[in-house]
Formats: sequence, C-alpha cells, structure tokens
Amino acid sequence: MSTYAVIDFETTGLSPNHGARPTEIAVVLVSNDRIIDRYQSLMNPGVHIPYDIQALTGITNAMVQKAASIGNVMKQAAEFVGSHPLVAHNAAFDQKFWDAELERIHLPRHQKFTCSLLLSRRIFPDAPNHRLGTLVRTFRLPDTGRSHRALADAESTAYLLLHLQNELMRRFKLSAVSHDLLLAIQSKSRHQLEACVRNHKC
DNA sequence: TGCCAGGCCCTCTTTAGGGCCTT
Repeated sequence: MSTYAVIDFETTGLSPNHGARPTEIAVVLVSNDRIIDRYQSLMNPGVHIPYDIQALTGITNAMVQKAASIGNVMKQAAEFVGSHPLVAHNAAFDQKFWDAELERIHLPRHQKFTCSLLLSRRIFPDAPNHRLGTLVRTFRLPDTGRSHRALADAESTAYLLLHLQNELMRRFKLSAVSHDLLLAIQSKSRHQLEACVRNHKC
C-alpha cells in the first residue's frame, strides 16, 4: 500500500492571493491502514489573524507571535512529506497555500494532491453533507481532538482516507486501493462512478 | 472590524446561477 502525506493548514483567511498566510500546519503519514508518523507546527504569519478566525481555530495572535517563521516551518514540512502523494480535505484550498508558500522559499512540488472531499462526494453521495466534521461523525471515525486545529483535522482526514479505501475495497472486491485508482475516481463525475459501480469495473 | 477566493457540482443547465467546502 502507498504511503500518503495528509496535510492540513490553518490560515488567516481563504486566499493567499489576497494576503492570507498560514498559522499552523500538520502532516500525518498514513501507511498500511494506520498513521505511522506526525508533524505539526504553529508559524508566525506576520499578519493579523482576524477575530472570527481566532474564534474558529483557537489560534491567537499571541500564540503565533513567538512561533517559527513560515519559511522554516514549510521547509521542515516539505522535508517530512518527501515524495509521498499529498492528501487534504478540499485539497484545492490547502494546495493553494502549499504552492504559494513553497514558491516563496523556491521549493517545487512534484506530487499530485488527492482530495478526500471529492472522493467522499463520489463514494458517499448520500452523506448528510461532506464537511470533515460531519463525515467523522457519520462514519464514527476516531475522535482526534479539537476540530479546526491542524493536527486534529489532518488525523481526521487520514482516518477518512482509510475509511474511503476500505469502502472501495469492499465495494469493488479489491485487495488494495492504488493511488492511481484514487486519482481516477476523483476525476470522475458522480454519474460516471455510479456507472462504474453498476458495471463492477472502474 | 469586516471585507477580500475559487473549484466542484447540481439543476429550474450548457449563452447561468448558486450552494458547497476550506479558514
């Protein structure tokens, strides 16, 4: 089974194109149906964290004031990730920040992102909704602590990834789920995946 | 303090609009 690097950012806003910067990152490595390693760090964004985001994440300006610089943290995180495929919930969001911050320190990204939100929409279209917290409760995944903190959300995403893989193995009678299969399912429309299920091939 | 986004997906669609999801 592939080893995946599941990442989650907490940030000062929604878009790096409008000045938002990361305040925290976590990376968990998943292999052989379990979490095998973790990396987590606060970082000093150098910009004010809006009050509503402090309330959402619990990460305050005081907490990040003495944290390491974003550049140093991102370098460590990139080394921790190595060449493993990246996974995130709503990966488009985390990918924007990952790419923007790596570009600032002149580091490239080689691997593709897999999105557990897109996979969840394909595989469990009837879930109440596809927010990470809802999926954790719906599938009774392990409690990882305070949501909207990077390590807790990264671990929840990791358990969701394992749940998705197990469901695919059950549904398609597979002994393992390759990274290529995840990418293929992610790229299919919901209706295409339903056709795959009906035809027992995907 | 509040505002700032953008890709995906559905449908009352495709010459569009709006909800979902991330912080």
